[in-house]
Amino acid sequence: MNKSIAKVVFNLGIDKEFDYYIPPETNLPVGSRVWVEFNRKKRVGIVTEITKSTKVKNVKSILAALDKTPCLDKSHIAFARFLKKEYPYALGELTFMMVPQGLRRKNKISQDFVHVDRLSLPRPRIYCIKHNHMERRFQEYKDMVAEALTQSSVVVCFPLVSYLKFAQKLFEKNFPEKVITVHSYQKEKELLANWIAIKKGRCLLLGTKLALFYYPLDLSLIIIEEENNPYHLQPEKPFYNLVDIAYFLSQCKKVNLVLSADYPSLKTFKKVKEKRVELIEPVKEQSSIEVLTTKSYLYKKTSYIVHPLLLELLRKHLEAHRAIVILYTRGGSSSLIKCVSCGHIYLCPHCLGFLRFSSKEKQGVCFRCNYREDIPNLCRECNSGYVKSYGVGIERLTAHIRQSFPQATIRQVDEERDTTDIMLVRYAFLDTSLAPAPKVDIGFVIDCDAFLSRIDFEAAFKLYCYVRRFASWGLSKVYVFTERKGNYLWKNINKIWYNFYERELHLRKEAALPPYRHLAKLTLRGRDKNSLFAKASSLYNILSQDNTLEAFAPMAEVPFKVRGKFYYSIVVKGRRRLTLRYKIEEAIGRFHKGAIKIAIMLQ
DNA sequence: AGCACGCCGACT
DNA sequence: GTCGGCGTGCTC
Repeated sequence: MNKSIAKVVFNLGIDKEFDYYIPPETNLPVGSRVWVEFNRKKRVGIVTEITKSTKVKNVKSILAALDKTPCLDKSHIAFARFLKKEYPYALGELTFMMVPQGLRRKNKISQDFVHVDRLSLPRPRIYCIKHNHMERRFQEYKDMVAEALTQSSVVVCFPLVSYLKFAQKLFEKNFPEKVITVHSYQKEKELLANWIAIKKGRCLLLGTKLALFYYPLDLSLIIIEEENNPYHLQPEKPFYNLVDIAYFLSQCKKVNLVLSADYPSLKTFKKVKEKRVELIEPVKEQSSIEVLTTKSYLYKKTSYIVHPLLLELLRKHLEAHRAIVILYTRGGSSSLIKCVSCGHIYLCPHCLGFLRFSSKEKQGVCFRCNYREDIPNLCRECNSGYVKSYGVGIERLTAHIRQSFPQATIRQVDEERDTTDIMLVRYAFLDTSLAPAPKVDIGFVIDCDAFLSRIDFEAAFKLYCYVRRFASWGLSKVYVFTERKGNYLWKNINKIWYNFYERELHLRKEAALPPYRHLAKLTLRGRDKNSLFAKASSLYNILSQDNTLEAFAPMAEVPFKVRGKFYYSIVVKGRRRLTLRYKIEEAIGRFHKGAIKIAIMLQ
């Protein structure tokens, strides 16, 4: 037997390479797509290795080669193997992430894929560029891009398609004829054509997450715009954070990396302190914006919907014709609907979240899945009490402020963008620094205590970024209503940014939290609520036995129920990423899964 | 992962 | 009898 053997992977969650004979006189280098029979079905596979012998008995032959030249290079496979060490995913899944949808099905490509390599760089350099405005950050890395493009390629990743569209104009003006954009809203054909164009090299590739996986071989610079943006997280399987992938690619291929942000992540800040990342801060941030902490906006205590002090300040600034903006957490109209007598809370039957009362439709609405139902006046559970809606959402707050100032124009920002006397904005509006800054002068942050009391160790850090970003809209004054004036967040809010970062980092170290520890979340899914919880508890017990890790008891996920299945999560904390991963996999291996499914998210 | 096969309890 | 849920084993 002197036939050549190809090891082949599939776009499946089996972490195994399968041996197939290479038909005589066929050239099939590593990275080629092949058409093979697998488990009584024909599928597309990708060659990951060529060997001479195999221990497997019933080796089948490859039915056909699908590429004229291999669609991936051996260095792409090497990167997939690199990622396999870091993530609990199959080599096949990771390999197929580098290939567009159009090449995952049987589709013969007679096109030559040109892979232009580049000279190897010395140790890659990592930069963090900090400035409030994307255009200014662009000025800072423009020359690096220009230099890289003279003989290689650059990839720039954006958190959202809208962000990409905005930035595209800027890049096209400066680098015409080099720009290729890719994002998941593109049609399959268009994406495939772009993917082929990328492989020719010498390009400026702009895109969302997937762009990084489509990198050309001659890549010499990676830029992540808004590296601290939550949209860089892939929230479904395969879970990953794009910034981590960028680090791995930078290491694996020796490519320079730029992390660009208005407020960098703590992880990046820590690396700056350790001198592993070079900080570029073109303009020292002006902290001239006055953030005033004003006592108490606790509606429960005072039973005011709009605090009298807020009303007074609004009146004062309206009289002075200042444009006002109010930052508020809760969306919708109310938080929940409850019976005054029996205490029954009306829940969404699909996801078990609270129903909120919509005053427009006079119905209970689930803000997650949009389920709606009529709410009776008399509670349908006890048939005696009245139902009442509790909590103040932004709609209800807007209505109440309108009542107090009938002559003023008052709008929620997602309605229209016309000039208004008072504007109300949700925190989520500030998730990207690209949010068009409205012309406003005086700002109010009125619900921050509720935000701070979330079960989220990042709440303070997130709130800091929100408030600073809010202030950077050019507000001359920001009033913060809080009961916790002494909180380190408010003590540092007007100081230079790294004072807060240093403090936060110190507290994270004390509390053994990221970025000093790694977290993993195991999500268990099952049909039966009780047996799922029993399984989750038993997995938790296995994990707790290991005293090098710290496991947290199972918690119901939000939403608890999706399409008839329930979800529980266990969080595990460890010092080293790979040890944590290995121990979790070992625990799951020892545990009797039964009918439940487990997803692992490693941070 | 996806699929077949076999076991077992429930219900026309 | 036969339908369907679930546990197990296998894929070159």
